[in-house]
Amino acid sequence: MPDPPAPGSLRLSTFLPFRLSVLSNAISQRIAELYDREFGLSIWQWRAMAVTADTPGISATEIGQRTQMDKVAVSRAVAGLIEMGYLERRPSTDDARRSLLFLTKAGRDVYDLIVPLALSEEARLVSALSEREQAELARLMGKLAGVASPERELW
Amino acid sequence: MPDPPAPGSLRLSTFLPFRLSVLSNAISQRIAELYDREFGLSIWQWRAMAVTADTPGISATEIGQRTQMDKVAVSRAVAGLIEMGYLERRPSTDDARRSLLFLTKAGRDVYDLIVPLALSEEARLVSALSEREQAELARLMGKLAGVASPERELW
DNA sequence: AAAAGATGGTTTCATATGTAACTAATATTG
DNA sequence: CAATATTAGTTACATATGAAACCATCTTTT
Repeated sequence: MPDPPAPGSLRLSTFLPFRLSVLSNAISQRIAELYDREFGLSIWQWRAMAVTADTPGISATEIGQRTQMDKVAVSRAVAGLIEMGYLERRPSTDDARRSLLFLTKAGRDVYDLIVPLALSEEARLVSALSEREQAELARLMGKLAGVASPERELW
Repeated sequence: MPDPPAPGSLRLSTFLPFRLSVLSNAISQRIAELYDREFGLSIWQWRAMAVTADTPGISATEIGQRTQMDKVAVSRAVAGLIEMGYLERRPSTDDARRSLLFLTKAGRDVYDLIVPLALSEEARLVSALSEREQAELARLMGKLAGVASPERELW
């Protein structure tokens, strides 16, 4: 049983921002490695791909909003995906600055391979939790998100 | 009310690794900015400082274990803190490779200023949650951590 | 006690990331 | 409808980060 932190001090291992950060990084790390090893995708590329699959014809800016990536990160992720032949860019007819993004056939194929892997990794993760606990966790995270980023619309 | 994701697809905004990552980044971001703006410390430096305050005479390797930082990050954080005059390095008598790290007076002063800020930011964050919910969140995170890093001893 | 291996920690180098500047196009204002 | 401001997206530059090589010391093996 560890000593309690001295008064006026702070035990990092029980400090919520730290715990969250370590947990999140451990999880992201593991998943990122999977995307990268199997498909050569960065986590940013995977996220861009996922929202494009969900909303074909999405713009780069919208990808940024949905994924919380800044526009430079989106630009780079999209450029990479296009180079790999997974994404296609079509000019928007009503706004020449904007382009509409779609998965290519190859992109869809890769996406279809990743989804079950990602979902099963998530399932493995939450398997330690009962249904009730999973719902509770989601609810608590939602509350925290509200406080953490009151200004920003997270999802 | 958003559409459910199509079967065989994946809604990023309900995908646990993604939600955790965004939440954690939003929180870390905000806190990191506080450390940096007020004290010129990176989040890594703050963490190294916190565990050194908790365990004076700690070694770089131990800092890494406690904070989940790799040894390069620790080396850099410690070097920076020493340069700022917040940390002092003394050679270990029983192992010449190792050094023992201590906060200087100035380091302790800064630490004493940061702790209440960090704790109050944490308090602001969890204020959205009842006592029960806070405990529950900690418990659920612990379970997830067990699954996410079975090999690694997280804390 | 010499050789081989492991450990603590730093340095080097290559890559990732963020900020600011920039280009092109659209929207707004007088 | 010209001038100004805003938006979409990319590029350039500076900094952060991680992997691997490295140095010094300590430990283990023979």
